[in-house]
Amino acid sequence: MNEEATLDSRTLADRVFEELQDAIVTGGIAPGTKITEPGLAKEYGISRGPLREAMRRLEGRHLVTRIPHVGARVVSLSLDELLELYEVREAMEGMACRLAARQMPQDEIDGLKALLEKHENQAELQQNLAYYQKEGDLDFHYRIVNGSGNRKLSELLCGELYYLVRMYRYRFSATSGRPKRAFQEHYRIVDAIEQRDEELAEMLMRRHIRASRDNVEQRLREQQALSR
Amino acid sequence: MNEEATLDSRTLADRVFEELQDAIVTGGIAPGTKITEPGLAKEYGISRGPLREAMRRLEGRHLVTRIPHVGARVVSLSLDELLELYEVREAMEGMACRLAARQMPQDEIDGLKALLEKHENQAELQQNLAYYQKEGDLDFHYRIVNGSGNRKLSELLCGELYYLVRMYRYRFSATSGRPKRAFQEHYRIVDAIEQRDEELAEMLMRRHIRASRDNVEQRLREQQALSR
DNA sequence: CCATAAAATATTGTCAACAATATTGATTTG
DNA sequence: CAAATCAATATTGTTGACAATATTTTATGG
Repeated sequence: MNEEATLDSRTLADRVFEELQDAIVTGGIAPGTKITEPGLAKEYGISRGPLREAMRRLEGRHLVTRIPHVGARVVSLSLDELLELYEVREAMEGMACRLAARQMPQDEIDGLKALLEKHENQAELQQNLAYYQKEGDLDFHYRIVNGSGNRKLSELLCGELYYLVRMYRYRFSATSGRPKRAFQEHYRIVDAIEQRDEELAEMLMRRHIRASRDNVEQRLREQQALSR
Repeated sequence: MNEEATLDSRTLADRVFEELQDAIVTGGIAPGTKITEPGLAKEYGISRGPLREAMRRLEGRHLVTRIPHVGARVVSLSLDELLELYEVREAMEGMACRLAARQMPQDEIDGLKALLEKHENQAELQQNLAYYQKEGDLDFHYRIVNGSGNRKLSELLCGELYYLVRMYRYRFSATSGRPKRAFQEHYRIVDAIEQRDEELAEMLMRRHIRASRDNVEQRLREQQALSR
């Protein structure tokens, strides 16, 4: 066997890209941190070439902002930007939900229902455990987006926005504070999809995300008020 | 003066990135073309380093698709993918229009109205000149998106999707075939924004884009039928 | 002591060479 | 003659060195 798990067929840039992405999303590297090419290259034991590539790709996913000739830092969303993100999600996931109601295969809908039941049981046992809950919540949203059958939509949501969503979920637990209601909303959404009611499905998803947004806004404005 | 326009403070990668992007969007490089690093580097007179960076950024904007160790080619949307793009636009621009109705400053709204009048006069003189018309159409959409005040929305639409939209506008003239109706729709949208009627503004924008989508679909399915 | 200017340092931008991998074409064999 | 294998070629992946630019530190003058 190999001494390390290094018999990846992937390219160096690929690996470091994913490692960096994970570090950023999970908070290993704090938002706003200035990152430098020689520094990271040394840390990951590779040369600057592949590392630059990884950074440019992170830039493409809006996880890193860069200024020419100056440097790069890990993205740091203001409260306003976080709320803007919710508005984008409301629009896109609303559409995704409409499309899912139109054409999501029945077996995938069944899978969704099974997922919800599983989550509910978990939640009853260990009440309000933020981590699992939010991971579960995101899993739910992933499935609906992919169920839309619209590849562009999936690309944008799953390939770009959700990384930011996950990133800020680690700091502010989003749906926490309203777990039962969130479950209820999920059930109603799946029901609308199964009934093939596009209009209702879109409306419920938009409301669901807006409620989550409002929840975050309220909590964070409180925090801001306290820290003043 | 300088013999060439080369006293750019921008970086080589920046310049080549924009040149390549322009070439792809305007059709100078056909969709599906295989592009190679040594080839392009020679063509643009730079080394492979900056060129790679430019290519990775184009990949981030979904204008180039790449397979590790194999190569890259210019993106080529199928009809279905083009239609999916319209669905994404419907969702996002619908939201943008709602937000614009909520908070777009009056002077920007006045600017929009002036733009529409200018376009209408142009259109009356030189009827159905596809190019100006579609450029104008996109200008209209740009302004509303930016008027939404949502930076994330602007980033995604103006910084990613619109390049693809422009790219396919060169081949299939989108709103052509229904110029008068499109104008009318534009006017109604601006009116709804000015009246601060969020609901109506979103609805009209969504209809507008859906109509455009249906128009493209009909025309292209005809073409497909002919070429069979 | 503070502000400004100049030197030193660090970081990004660019290049050319080498290694690893994939594609292409030639050769051999059934 | 066709298919499969192997060699030749081209392309991508990676590295280290050098150049250009920004940042920091130090020195100097008010």
